[in-house]
Amino acid sequence: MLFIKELGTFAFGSRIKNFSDTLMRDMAKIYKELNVDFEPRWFTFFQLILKRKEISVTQIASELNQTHPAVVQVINILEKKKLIITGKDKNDNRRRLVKLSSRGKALAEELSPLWEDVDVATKEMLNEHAPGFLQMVDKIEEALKEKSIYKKIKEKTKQKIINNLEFVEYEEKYLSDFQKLNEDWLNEYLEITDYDRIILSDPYNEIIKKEGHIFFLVSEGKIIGTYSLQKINNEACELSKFTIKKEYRGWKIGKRMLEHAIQKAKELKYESILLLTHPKLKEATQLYRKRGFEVIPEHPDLTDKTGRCSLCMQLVINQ
Amino acid sequence: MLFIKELGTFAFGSRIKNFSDTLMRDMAKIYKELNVDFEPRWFTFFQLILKRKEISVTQIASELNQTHPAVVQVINILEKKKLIITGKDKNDNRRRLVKLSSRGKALAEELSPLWEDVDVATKEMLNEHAPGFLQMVDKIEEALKEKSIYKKIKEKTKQKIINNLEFVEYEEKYLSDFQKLNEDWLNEYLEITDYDRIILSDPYNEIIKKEGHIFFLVSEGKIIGTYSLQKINNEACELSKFTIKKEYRGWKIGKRMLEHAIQKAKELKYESILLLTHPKLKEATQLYRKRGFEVIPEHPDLTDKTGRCSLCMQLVINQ
DNA sequence: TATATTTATGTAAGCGCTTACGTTTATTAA
DNA sequence: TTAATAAACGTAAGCGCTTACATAAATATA
Repeated sequence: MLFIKELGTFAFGSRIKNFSDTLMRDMAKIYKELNVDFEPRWFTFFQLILKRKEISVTQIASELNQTHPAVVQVINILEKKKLIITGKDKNDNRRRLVKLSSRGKALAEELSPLWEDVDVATKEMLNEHAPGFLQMVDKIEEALKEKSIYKKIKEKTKQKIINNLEFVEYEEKYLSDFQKLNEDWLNEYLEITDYDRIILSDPYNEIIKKEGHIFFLVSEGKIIGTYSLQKINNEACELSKFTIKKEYRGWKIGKRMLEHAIQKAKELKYESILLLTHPKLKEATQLYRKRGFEVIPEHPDLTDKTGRCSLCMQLVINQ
Repeated sequence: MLFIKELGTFAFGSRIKNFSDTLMRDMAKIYKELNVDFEPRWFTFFQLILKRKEISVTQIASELNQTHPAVVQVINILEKKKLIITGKDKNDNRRRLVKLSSRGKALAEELSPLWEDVDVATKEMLNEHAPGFLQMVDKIEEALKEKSIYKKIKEKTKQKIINNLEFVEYEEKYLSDFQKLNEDWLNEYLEITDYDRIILSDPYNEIIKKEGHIFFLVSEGKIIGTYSLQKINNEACELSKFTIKKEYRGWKIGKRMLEHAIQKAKELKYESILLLTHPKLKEATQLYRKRGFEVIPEHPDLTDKTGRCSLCMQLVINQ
């Protein structure tokens, strides 16, 4: 047995693709053999236009479940071959209406017995070897519309990642991850300042050596997010560099990371956590507020060295 | 309901193609979303190479039911990405052996849980909505291997044509058909001579006006073949311009046409039919011989004006 | 009424496959 | 052993689709 058949559901897409390629080639062969200047893919177009008399490009695309450029390409060919006539819709100048030319109608007439034969042959074959096959295809498509394999996998992957979250402390090997995470986040929302560059280029000396901590949230070997706690004074620390990779957002992971930060601050015997944020960052600010952080006007020991954050928040820790 | 679904078996190929396109796009999305540098179509290659350790290009092509250029293209990409290693087979210098590199193996390892998930998700979906679907695909493929739609249609078309054969006499509107048929046939086997050109350019004056006849075999509006009977003298006529369109050969149509010619000669009160042929034209000569034509050394009233035919045959008609 | 958004279409570039053809090496026949 | 044939692979061009982007007209919104 061919290996591609052995694979079964394991390579479902490839298998079906292979199958469809064979079918389409078979069809092309028929027209070629009969010396008819007709491509298999024109067939659905002809049938649709025959039924609708006059139809626009995007209508064709949606009825045939194709993209509109694909439709444009086909109708341009058919127009060149004078099988269809196209023109603007008088009521809507954007729309291009397509109808069969007399030549197109004649060709459809000529080919219709052949099409009938193909239909009968296909029906016979399916009835004999695979009754109900097309209904199954319909059902699969409906099921995939409800929830595609892609969505299922995404959910599964999400669950796996969430179930395997771990925190690790900074090590030299994470330097580039730390930089990338923060650069991506800054590029997304704000400008990177010189102060950012200093911290990011040497987090070890700028944070760790100054009695600070950097943590990474990892899962299944993948870095998910990071944050740092920097010492302000014996009573307070600053939470910063708090970011989660874009593709993992909306999974309530920020909450987990914030909880971990608070726990760490407790362990480190701080009495309060301060942070600087920007009102623009609504999700983050919301997250902090929900967990009890409160906006405070300013703090003597916490100056915004980047000159962009306009919001200082504080959480008092009750040990 | 989408029109393409309404069409059902009428557009079976297109329907399945559409389905497979959707599936493949769905797969591509998974890898893209997960930020993995992996294309869906590589999957079957990876699985096959994993299983076989070392395998050649055409072996891959045959196991995956693909053409070898398609395989070459994929493995060139995979080699560029250092996921596979290829090299010549020491025992057969034509063959290019493919195996996974350590990097390729690592990637396969990394992706295998994802692949498992896809497999499970697909199995679940199929079990729920379309149990036995892949077995049906197998059966359809087997059935089509035995006798493809193409072959079925070809047979049907053949039968239709054979059942509707008719003979019509020459009319002006058939001039170009007459010319085309004969030119095609001559180009296929022999050189076109000046004498041919004279006859073909004006068959009306060259044949009909000289008490000759031209017949066409037509079916369903299509010209299938032609022949002419030219008067040699009161007792004998010459059968010539006997040809059948390439795509209709091998259908025993020549026999029908020859029979018709003999019948016509009888009706015209000839006592013998002569013809000039060439030993190169085996099928034709065989046909004539079977029907009773016999090679004769020469005939005083029938000279070969083209200077190429070296075989004169004769059938004596018993009225 | 001016502006923003949506809709309909077109264009370009690219991907994955095909067919057609060419080259090299192996195998078979003479 | 030589010559013809077959097999393995490569390359080029083309087709049918995609995504990404652009443009213009219609519609919604302020």
